[in-house]
Amino acid sequence: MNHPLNPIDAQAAASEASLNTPAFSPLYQQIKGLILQSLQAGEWKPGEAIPSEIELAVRYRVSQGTVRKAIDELASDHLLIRKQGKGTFVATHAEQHVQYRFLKLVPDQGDQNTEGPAQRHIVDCKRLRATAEIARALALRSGDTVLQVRRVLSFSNVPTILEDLWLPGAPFRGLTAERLSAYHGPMYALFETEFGVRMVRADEKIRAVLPDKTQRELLQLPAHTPLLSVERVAYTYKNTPMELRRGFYRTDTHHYRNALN
Amino acid sequence: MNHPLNPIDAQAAASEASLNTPAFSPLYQQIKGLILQSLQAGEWKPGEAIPSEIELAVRYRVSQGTVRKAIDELASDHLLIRKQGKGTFVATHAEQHVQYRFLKLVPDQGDQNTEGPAQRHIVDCKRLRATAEIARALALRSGDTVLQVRRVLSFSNVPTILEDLWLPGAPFRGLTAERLSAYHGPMYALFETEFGVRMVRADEKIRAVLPDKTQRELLQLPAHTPLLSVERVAYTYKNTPMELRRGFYRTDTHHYRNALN
DNA sequence: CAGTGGTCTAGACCACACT
DNA sequence: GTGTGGTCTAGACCACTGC
Repeated sequence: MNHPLNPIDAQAAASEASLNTPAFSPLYQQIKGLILQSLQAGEWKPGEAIPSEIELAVRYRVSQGTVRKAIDELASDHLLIRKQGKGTFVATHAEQHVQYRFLKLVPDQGDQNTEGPAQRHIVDCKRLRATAEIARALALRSGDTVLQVRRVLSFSNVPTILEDLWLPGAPFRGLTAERLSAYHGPMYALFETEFGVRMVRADEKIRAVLPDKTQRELLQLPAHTPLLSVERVAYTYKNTPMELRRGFYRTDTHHYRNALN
Repeated sequence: MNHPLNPIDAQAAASEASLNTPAFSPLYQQIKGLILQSLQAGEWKPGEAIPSEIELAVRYRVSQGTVRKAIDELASDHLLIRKQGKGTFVATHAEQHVQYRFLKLVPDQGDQNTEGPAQRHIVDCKRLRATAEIARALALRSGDTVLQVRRVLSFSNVPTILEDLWLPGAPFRGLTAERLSAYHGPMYALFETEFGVRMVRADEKIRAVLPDKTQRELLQLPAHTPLLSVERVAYTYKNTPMELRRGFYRTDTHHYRNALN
């Protein structure tokens, strides 16, 4: 019932603070910000229910409609999930039917359900110093410790995806090849439960490339097979980059599906 | 002021029609459907303003809030564009700052503004009979007339994109290489103004491929340069497929950018 | 049944664009 | 000032879930 900030006061403060730019922000945006803070602080964990709209309305001293609009936006950002009659829940990469939300590679025939789960194989997992390039992507300093993982995903025992990924060392202290191998389920679900890091959105840059010898061997490819190169930066709350990932996808049996709206 | 259907009656009819499935659809969804019909019928043309929320509320005999929610959804589908203080407008591919909404290829350095507009070159444009594959994609019958266009897009005079595209013959009667070459602006804008076809959404399948000899020559590529193959089906209102397009993108200086939410 | 989110309304007021 | 979309409220009622 205690709330750190009366949104009305917040609005007044914001108005005073900046005189040139009006900096007007509607109440529901401020409420959205407060809910986001609570999510980031881990007040409600992935998979849990947040308080009901009415409770939140009382807590923030606004109408239910205003809370509703704030939650609507968070839900369309995929940070919350509304379930009629049950409540509003913190989104999670685990145990939903929206698993592998960020993986857009699908088989040419059938769909992901037809195909079944991927076989994962960790090729390598070690700590090292960030190169300038990796430091830039992860907003670290050159030389900071990063965790580097290389793995192969197979479908129906056909190696299909080779991934190299880099994680900042500090938040992922204690992550090892063993723990990665032991965990069944999406890697991003492991990040949530074991390290409290929830990936919220990502940007990808896609190119067509020819694999080098090592890559060709790991994917057991014939020569001259082009691959899709997918470079992803994944972000947690507050636009903090938390993962750099370079995927190499076989696209003779699969394709990268994208919906343009 | 005349409206063809009272939404209350529509709801009653819907409830009667199907007894097994409740088929409950909220009022604002029905209003959304009615507005969509008007858009499809061309009652309001791309770029024009639609009636104000209050006018529509009177016309459909609902509250302004209900119209508002209908328009909200259409706006987030990019079918309408709201402009505070001015009105609500039918979205268009022409003359917006959201031009080339469906083109996700961007230069590795700088952005699209840095790069300037593409140079277009129509290589070929002819009418022929639809193959089974093309007929399937465009929901036509095999043998129906389709228009086939091949063009090259260059940036800074470097050929970067080779596109083959197929259009159903009937809606695009009268489209020629000359008219394509003469028109300055996005192709989808020409489709709107000249043929009344507005592309609303699209699906893309992306692969890495090696170009054949013809493609290599048209793009002036060295041997063994892999390309991004982008197969797009674009839809107009009511999910009607209206274009099949196969693009081949150079990705040594550009990349396909995708945001995952 | 109570509790949750979902819909709909009516009215007041604010921010913005044009004239 | 007038008209547009944008915000906020309060209250009524509906649909869904689970006890």
